[in-house]
Amino acid sequence: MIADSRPAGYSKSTEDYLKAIYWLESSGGAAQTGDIAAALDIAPPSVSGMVKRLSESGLLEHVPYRGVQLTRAGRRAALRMVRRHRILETYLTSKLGCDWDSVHEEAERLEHAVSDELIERMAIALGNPRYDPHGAPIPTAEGEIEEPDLVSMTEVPVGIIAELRMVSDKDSERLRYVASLGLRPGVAFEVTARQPFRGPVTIRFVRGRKEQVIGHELAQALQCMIVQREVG
Amino acid sequence: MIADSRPAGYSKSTEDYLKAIYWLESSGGAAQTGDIAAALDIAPPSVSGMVKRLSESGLLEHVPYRGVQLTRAGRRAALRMVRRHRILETYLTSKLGCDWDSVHEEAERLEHAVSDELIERMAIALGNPRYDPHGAPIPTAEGEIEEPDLVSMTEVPVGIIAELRMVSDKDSERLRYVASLGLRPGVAFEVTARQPFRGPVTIRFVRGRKEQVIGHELAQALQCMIVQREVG
DNA sequence: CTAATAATTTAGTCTGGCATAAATTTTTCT
DNA sequence: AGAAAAATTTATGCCAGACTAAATTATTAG
Repeated sequence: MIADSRPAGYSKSTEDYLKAIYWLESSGGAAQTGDIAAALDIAPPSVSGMVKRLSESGLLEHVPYRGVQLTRAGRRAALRMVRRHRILETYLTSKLGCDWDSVHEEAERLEHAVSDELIERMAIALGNPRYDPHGAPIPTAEGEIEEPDLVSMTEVPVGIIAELRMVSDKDSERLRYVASLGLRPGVAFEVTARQPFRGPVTIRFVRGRKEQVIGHELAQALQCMIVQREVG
Repeated sequence: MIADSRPAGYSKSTEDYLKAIYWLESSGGAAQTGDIAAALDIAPPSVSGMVKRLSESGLLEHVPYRGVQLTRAGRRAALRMVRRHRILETYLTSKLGCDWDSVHEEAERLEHAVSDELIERMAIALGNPRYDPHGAPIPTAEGEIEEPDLVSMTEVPVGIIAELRMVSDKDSERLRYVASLGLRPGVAFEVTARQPFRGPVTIRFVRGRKEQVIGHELAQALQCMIVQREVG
């Protein structure tokens, strides 16, 4: 059986469903069949079938026509996958020199194959990192995850200094562009202008003082922490 | 489709079949259905079906009731898997501190998931090793493999100095025991006695001069290179 | 409040990869 | 050479996980 050849885990499909549902829950609320289908690029009827199996296994609760919610076991399994994914991404970038825009895909495959033991060895080799290369928090082995209180760059007021903290790892072209601007988690900047009507944001780097215009859509994907300090 | 989610490869099953057939060919001659079934712990009829699919994909030639032979493409794919497996084992032991008796299982899963690029990054990080931790030669990325000319410890004449070069990675208990004796690839010893009728072999380590009795079955699994030098 | 639209579920099918049981072919032994 | 034994293949069936088409339920608009 497939599941048996895998380390303390469920099938690849199951793990992908759990991760997607976790993600939908934590950023939207209800995870409906259609949302899951869109997230996994799978036809809705296939999702219905899988949802049935998963709720029979006690990983989620399903209210027909209403949506789905992870049980405690489902949440635990999902967070385990998130940890694996983020530890892998961190390891690949810092120990094997992979670019931050390429590690997502690789981690997406490895997260289903690596043993828990190896993940912990990687974590130790990295010094138990708390964030992955894109700034996303890494759940602990016990399943605790930090929920950082971030705002997107479009919401940072003019004149305020903020720090980039997190960029989604899912669009590697975006990541390449962001890196080319010199923006990475930890980089501080001041918002010097914001155009209305979903217009661009202008920032000035604290180090280097260089100015940069950033389109609204991109700015919205950049999660920042405000450094509570006004600038003259 | 499954294959599409995998890096430049075939399905996990296909890869396992190719590896097993490669192994049978290089150590026995013909690979018959039953041999493959035994090697993979699968029922013979299942092998018949898979062999059919594989020969339709041009990975092997099948003569009914006679056996199977890898085509050029099949051999290339098999050697790619052998390289992946052995690079992984080497990486896990030297960079992540895994024991040599535990890496086989882990590599067995990862070899199906890792991208070619990552394998090459690992190889570079390791300095393009030629042997894995068990002494097995690592094929090059181009598919060349060294065929070392080794004899099992039972065949080393008394009074001759030899060097352990290779131990199969498949039995982890055996590996643990071998390591506990201080035997690893590269360790030199002299055979001081050989009992007839499949009896034990006695060796004396060159470094340390300690003597050790080794049962016939174990000695047969230890592949050695004779160091052409008589000892007084 | 009913009709139209959208979302979801059911029904039925497909594929890969495995299994068992029965039929077939090859080998071996007398 | 002919019969028994061994190996292999064919015939069938199962399961997970995907699909399409059709039926059902919810939601929205007139």
